Amino acid sequence: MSNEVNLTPTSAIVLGLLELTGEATPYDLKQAVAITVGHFWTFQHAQLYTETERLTKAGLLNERREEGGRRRKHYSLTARGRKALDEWRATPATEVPELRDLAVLKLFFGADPKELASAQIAAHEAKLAEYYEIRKIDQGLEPRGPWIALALGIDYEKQEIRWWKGLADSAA
Amino acid sequence: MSNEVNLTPTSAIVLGLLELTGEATPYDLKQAVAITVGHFWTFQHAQLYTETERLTKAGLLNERREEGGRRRKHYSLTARGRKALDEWRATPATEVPELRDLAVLKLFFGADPKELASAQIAAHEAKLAEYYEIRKIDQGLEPRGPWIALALGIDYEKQEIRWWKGLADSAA
DNA sequence: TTCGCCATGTAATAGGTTACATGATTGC
DNA sequence: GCAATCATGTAACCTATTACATGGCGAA
Repeated sequence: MSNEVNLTPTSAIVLGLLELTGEATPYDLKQAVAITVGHFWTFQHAQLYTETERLTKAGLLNERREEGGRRRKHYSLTARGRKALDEWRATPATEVPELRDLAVLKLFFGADPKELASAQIAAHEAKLAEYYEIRKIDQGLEPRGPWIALALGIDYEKQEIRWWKGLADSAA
Repeated sequence: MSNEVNLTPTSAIVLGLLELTGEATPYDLKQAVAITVGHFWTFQHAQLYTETERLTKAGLLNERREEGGRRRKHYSLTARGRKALDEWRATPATEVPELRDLAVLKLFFGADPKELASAQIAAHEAKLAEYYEIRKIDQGLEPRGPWIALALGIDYEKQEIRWWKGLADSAA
């Protein structure tokens, strides 16, 4: 239970999801990721195994191991884990996210705008449709955070579609 | 000179910049990154040392070592390197970039929208100002790619500012 | 002429990804 | 009751980041 851990975004996701679910195995977390933050922040499921272990060593989670059968590990927040999550949440992000857009990188280095645009438009439209699907669920549900995040995602996708369409037109 | 290399975005950046500069040391590349793609895709300069070495082993770069003094290594594209870059550029990105926005993650997990918004608005405005600064340079310059990428960056920042302002208002 | 900062580079570590492996379950 | 598929987990590898180290140059 060493005192210092580096809280990566992955850590925060694990902590955040455990706060919502109470107790979960890495596999449960994998499923939870898929229907929540996985829509805009993905990683390999293997990482949930190493990350839970890491956070446990750091004293932020506790681990309960099943007796018989698969001897699966169930994780939940410790008091310190809860505190770390609260602190993370209370610290506003002061940086802008980097664009880090492969398509933009290709544009930058001279890829053909029209070809890129048509691929990107299709991809962004698919993503937008995915978000619309989610939005059909009752918006009144608590907590609010996910819905607010969803709204940003939708706006972002719309704007990307507009932009790439404009590019395709201007490069015509 | 093994045949298969994984072309990461970092690789593409190295190849792309070497195409523009002809020959460069990792340190030159670092400087080049800073005034080009570094505006929307950053990484540690140490990576330029390992990446050039890796690409050299893979036969995509050749290495010329200074005789006296610092014995710095100068890199340039081989024919195969040029080909790899062309192929990379000709393959459109079919995925949408992930949002991967820390601020959105915090929103998702319940951070206070108003606090986040004010930090984000400030950060995005600073970024936008940075882009405007660049845009003062003669837009007519070739190649065009960077200018197109810049246009996207500007639109993106504007939209983020709009969105976060809207959020701050609605949460008022 | 020395002090301090920028230039330049390397080594160690951590974090993330890919690949693989085994137990469970379900349709045929 | 067997094959295919999904659930669940581990191990190996690779990339990226952090930390450190040395050389050179300009300003006091």
